[in-house]
Amino acid sequence: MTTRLSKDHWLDHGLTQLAAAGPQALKAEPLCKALGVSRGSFYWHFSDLEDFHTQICALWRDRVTEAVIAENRNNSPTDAARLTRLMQAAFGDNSGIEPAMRAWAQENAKVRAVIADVDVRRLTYLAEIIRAAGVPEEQITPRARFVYAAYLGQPFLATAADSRFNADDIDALAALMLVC
Amino acid sequence: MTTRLSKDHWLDHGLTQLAAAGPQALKAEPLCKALGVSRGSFYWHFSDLEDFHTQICALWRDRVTEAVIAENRNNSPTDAARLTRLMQAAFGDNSGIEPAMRAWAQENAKVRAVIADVDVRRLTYLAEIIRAAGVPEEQITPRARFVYAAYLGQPFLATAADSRFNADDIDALAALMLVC
DNA sequence: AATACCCCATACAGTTATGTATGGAACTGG
DNA sequence: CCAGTTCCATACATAACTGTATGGGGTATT
Repeated sequence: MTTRLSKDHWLDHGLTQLAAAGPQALKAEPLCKALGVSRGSFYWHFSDLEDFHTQICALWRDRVTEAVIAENRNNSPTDAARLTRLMQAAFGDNSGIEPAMRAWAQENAKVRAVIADVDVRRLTYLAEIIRAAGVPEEQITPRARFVYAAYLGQPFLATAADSRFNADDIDALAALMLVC
Repeated sequence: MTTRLSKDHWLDHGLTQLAAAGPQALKAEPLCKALGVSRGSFYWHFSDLEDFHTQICALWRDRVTEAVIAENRNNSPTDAARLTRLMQAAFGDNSGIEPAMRAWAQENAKVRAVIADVDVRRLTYLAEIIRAAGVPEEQITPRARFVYAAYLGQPFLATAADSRFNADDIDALAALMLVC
């Protein structure tokens, strides 16, 4: 054989396929076919599909929460720059994993629970940096939600070449969201 | 038998199930079970699943584009009020059909095509009313996209009781998006 | 009331998926 | 080199879904 697979290989492949083809792709047989192995490999690494799905969710959560927030907290000097930098990073991602997770959550209650946890962390951090910029208190939560909703919705826009925000757009929108 | 079904019954039921349980629910057997009939009924009204899916998409497109835009165009007096009214209506909808369509598009190219068409119509109208409010030209498109992305993303927020925008939030956000 | 048409049930074949059991190949440490 | 562990192929049983073929019950029309 050419290469033997580890559990991490399987999870990476799962996230990739999820982002590319949606939750429909997270089935044992198609995943095996794409990797050129039989289901014997899959069922050696994972007890069943539910086990695999649980670990995929856990991996996603670990990758997209603390790392991103810590990076932003450490590398952005002023409060005003934090929102811009965070939005530049967030809206620049086009891996497709976010919409795939949201689509998956529609048919899986456990995924909904994981996502709810991630949402709370992200919204809390967003509110924190908007508050630090001096926005009136009653405007903080709705603006944080608005920015986050736009982040979640952007991948669902038609994927035409010019349908994404460029860096200047993000700067202007971030400034707008900090208007006092 | 109690009632006999028409094609419209089937399509209505399809849209309802799609909104409630995601694209996974658009299969013949589960739909039949929910309606208390056998697949003989389904395959009399529709030649196959693809036929059913195509008609579901067409029905959704007809319901969510022209009617909404025409209502807003006719019933909102001033340019500034149009965005507020449109956002109140759009963000107030919680039928779940929008996120379900987006999730469905991830695994179906024809759905993507229908959605792309709807997106163009909606974004064009959004840009029209933002322009009429006097927003600088280079800000019009990104702001229209931002509002529309937020609309698409809102249903994906955790469905906690307080996670939606209330009427005052929408008014403030609409005003913010028209800042010159 | 007889005919035609509309709507649906049942039965069958084919496809695709899951999960298990078993054996074998490949790598590793003594 | 040779046990022991790791990883995978194959074969089998099972389940869920699709699509077709056939016939029958309801309803309307004349």
